[in-house]
Amino acid sequence: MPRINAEVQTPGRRLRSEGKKTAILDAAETLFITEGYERTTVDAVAALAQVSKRTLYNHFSDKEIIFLRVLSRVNETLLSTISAAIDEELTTGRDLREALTAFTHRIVDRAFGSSDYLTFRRLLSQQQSVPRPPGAIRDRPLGMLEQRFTELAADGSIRAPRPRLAAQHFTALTISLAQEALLDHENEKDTEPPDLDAIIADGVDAFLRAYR
Amino acid sequence: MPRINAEVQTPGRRLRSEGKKTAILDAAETLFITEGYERTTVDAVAALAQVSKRTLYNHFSDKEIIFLRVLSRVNETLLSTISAAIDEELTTGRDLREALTAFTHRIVDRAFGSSDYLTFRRLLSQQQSVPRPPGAIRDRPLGMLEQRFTELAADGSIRAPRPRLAAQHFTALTISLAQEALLDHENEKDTEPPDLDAIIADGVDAFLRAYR
DNA sequence: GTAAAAGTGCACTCGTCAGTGTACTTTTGG
DNA sequence: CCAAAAGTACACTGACGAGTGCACTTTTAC
Repeated sequence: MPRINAEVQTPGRRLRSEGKKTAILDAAETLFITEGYERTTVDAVAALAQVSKRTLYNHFSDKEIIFLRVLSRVNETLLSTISAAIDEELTTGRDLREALTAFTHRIVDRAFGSSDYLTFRRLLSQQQSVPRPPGAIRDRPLGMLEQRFTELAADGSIRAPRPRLAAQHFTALTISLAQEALLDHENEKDTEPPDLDAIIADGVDAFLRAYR
Repeated sequence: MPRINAEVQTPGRRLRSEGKKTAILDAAETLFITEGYERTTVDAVAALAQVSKRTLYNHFSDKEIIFLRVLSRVNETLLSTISAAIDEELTTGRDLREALTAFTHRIVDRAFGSSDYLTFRRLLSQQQSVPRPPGAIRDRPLGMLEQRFTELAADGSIRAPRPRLAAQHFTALTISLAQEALLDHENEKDTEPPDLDAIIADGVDAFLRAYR
């Protein structure tokens, strides 16, 4: 009798091992974000991942390596989130205001505690003296948006002689402000949660006034 | 013979002591910014301040207390910087574009390594679990700007039915973007330094298009 | 000149945390 | 069933850093 889907019961050595590995990275991500790099102990990561400390060190040589891995993982998902949002929401032919609003929401919304973008900024802003991943990271999302803005400018939807600048201004008016509001809320508890809808709508509005 | 200006030679007990105190805070500020809170050792602060560790602990009970003191000092100078910039640059009667540009420069420019605003954001973003100073800090500068924008709206210089929103958007388009550029430059060395003039001019430009 | 205030040097305690060594158990593949 | 891979429990080392105790020197005030 052939075992077609054996992993359901027994994951297999490889899969099992890989599972622990990502569990460790997940736990580390959580703790790095809530506690910061320095305050996160390796023991705590192991405990949260439900893995022995020794296993952790069998997978990763270093605390620092774990940090870098988390960073690059987050970066990847961030990039694909943005890329998908651009492709699927910022389509030509759609009403511009609607498209921009939907796009921004898609990036900001999941920020109920796990926004990739937010996460990424935080992680980056923490570790100052640790070797950073390759580079030009912060640049990529902007570049992607710039490209789409170039197309929008070409077909006359917006007036943007310098599409990169337009992309920067758009981000500043919408995504950045929304994130700032979320951060402030987190830091200063017992204030009412920010009205993301309003922030985004206002930002899109101002952008359209400036770039149309 | 009366000693009119005795402090020149002998500072006096009080002044001498106060001098050490601020030396300590200065050193701490430098290190907290460059190294982060956790990575900054009390010994390093004492060494940089040219003060014995014991003296440091005679002035401040705690490492944490030092952090809070630094924070509130930075906050105060930040507030007065902004307040002065508003009063002296954002005067009515002046050409609006010129006024806004000068105002922004005044806040951003000294960022050659000691921008108060930047400093403050950084310090705040670091310590997540440490007791924070009173509150509504981030709110104050905005409030001051909002007030002036209300006046500008009243005399027809700008069209801003919601002055606070205008202030937020202005900050996002100018100050925030400039700071972001400075931060990126610092993190990612060997890139050319950002052209703050251009960033600010473009930001003011977009703002005027949206709010005029 | 002198006493007290301010500062110094240094050794020491105590806790924490990264990373290791090892003997042991569990899981998996064939 | 068995051998090897993967994981565990736990004790341990070594470093480092916050904060203290104390005997001592310097500075200031009068």
